[in-house]
Amino acid sequence: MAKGITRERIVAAALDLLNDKGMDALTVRALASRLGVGAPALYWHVRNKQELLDEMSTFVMRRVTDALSEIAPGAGWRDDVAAYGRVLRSEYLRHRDGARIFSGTRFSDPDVVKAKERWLERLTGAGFSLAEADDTLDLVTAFVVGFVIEEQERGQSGGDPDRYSLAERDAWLGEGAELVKAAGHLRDDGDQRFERQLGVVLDGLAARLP
Amino acid sequence: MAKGITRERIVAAALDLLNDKGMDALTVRALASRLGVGAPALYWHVRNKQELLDEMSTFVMRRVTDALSEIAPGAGWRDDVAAYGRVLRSEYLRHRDGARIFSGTRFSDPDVVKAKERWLERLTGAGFSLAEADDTLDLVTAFVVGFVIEEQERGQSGGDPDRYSLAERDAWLGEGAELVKAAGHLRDDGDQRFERQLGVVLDGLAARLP
DNA sequence: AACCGTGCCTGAACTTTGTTAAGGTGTCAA
DNA sequence: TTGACACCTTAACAAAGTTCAGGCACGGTT
Repeated sequence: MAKGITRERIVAAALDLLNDKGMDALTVRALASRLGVGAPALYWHVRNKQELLDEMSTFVMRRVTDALSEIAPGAGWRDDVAAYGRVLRSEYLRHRDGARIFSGTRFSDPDVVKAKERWLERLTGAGFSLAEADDTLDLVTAFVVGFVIEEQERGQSGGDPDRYSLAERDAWLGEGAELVKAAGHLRDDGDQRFERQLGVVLDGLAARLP
Repeated sequence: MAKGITRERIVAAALDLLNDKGMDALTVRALASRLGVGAPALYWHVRNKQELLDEMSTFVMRRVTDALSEIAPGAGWRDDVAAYGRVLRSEYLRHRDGARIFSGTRFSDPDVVKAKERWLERLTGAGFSLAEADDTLDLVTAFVVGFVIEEQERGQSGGDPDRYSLAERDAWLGEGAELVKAAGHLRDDGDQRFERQLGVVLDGLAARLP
């Protein structure tokens, strides 16, 4: 294992480890061993584990904002906001439990917050008031976070893979929840559900414009 | 401290402790001491800590579904869904970091899932297709979860209370994010923001009806 | 009354994990 | 050659989850 540990390599390895083994296995010793060093070595580069987690968080958020600011203005605010939601979702999906872990704003980097500026410009330019634009970004963010948390929780399905097989699920539900069962059978791909629900949100936003 | 530990008393005390001291302080020993017993005593009633957390989760979710099913049908689907969102939010707000911890569906109890049945009935009765009704509940749930996660994260503001004082925040942001700063100053009460954004979602749902 | 099983709890101890202390080994400058 | 600094190691501690053996109090049985 090539030596030359650095803050960035630590964070990258930590994110790898998170994806491989999950949050519980993200221990200082495991991380150090993956980097070919002893556990205390990490404390030369990072104050403590919390700072490491914060660093991971800001790394992910930076990726998010980078991806968001690379979105070329599309055919109008609706396309832009839709792209915003899709990128946010796909960045969260890159990391196991990404939405639950990295949502909320533990920022140590002002640039991450300042990235909102461009979006506020676009939206106010499209006819939203500043308050409406702010609400819009908040709302879409909240929706994506909530959606992906559910999505990822189901994805790992910690110990009960059966419950997500339809037949087993019906049996587990027992008697008398016919609509719930039927809805379960109707349930389609995550991408499609996301696009549909995002569309509803966008319709709601459109209703606020003159 | 009155003896006679029981599963329910443990869960109740655990939720109390969570609210008082936060997730990190929710340790088996602290919980046991709050109950007037030694730490190993808890292992007579609960297999391990994970099972305790699951029990807390289902307890909270049961409260949620109880509260949701006590909502009397209102003047139409819009009022009903709005009530759904408000109740969900207020139940999450009862517990520190409630949305982050208790969202997602770690169910060990089919009744919690079956509680959706009534809501699917109401919504299909109001003109939604079954798929649309399912999407509606999912969407509102996702929005509330995402919203409250942000809300609670800011509420505790772990270590940087300054950043949420407007003046300090402006300074921290530095130069050149005027809209972000202005939006920060416009930002109003959590209840009002919630109502406004919930309204947007409801508008979007209304647009899907004939 | 003596006995015994069972339910619930204590005390000590083991393991894992975060973290610190003290000390090495290299490289580079004076 | 010396010294300083950067970076890592080994040893060790404290806190947390968990286990194990035993103890105390009951109730029912003989």
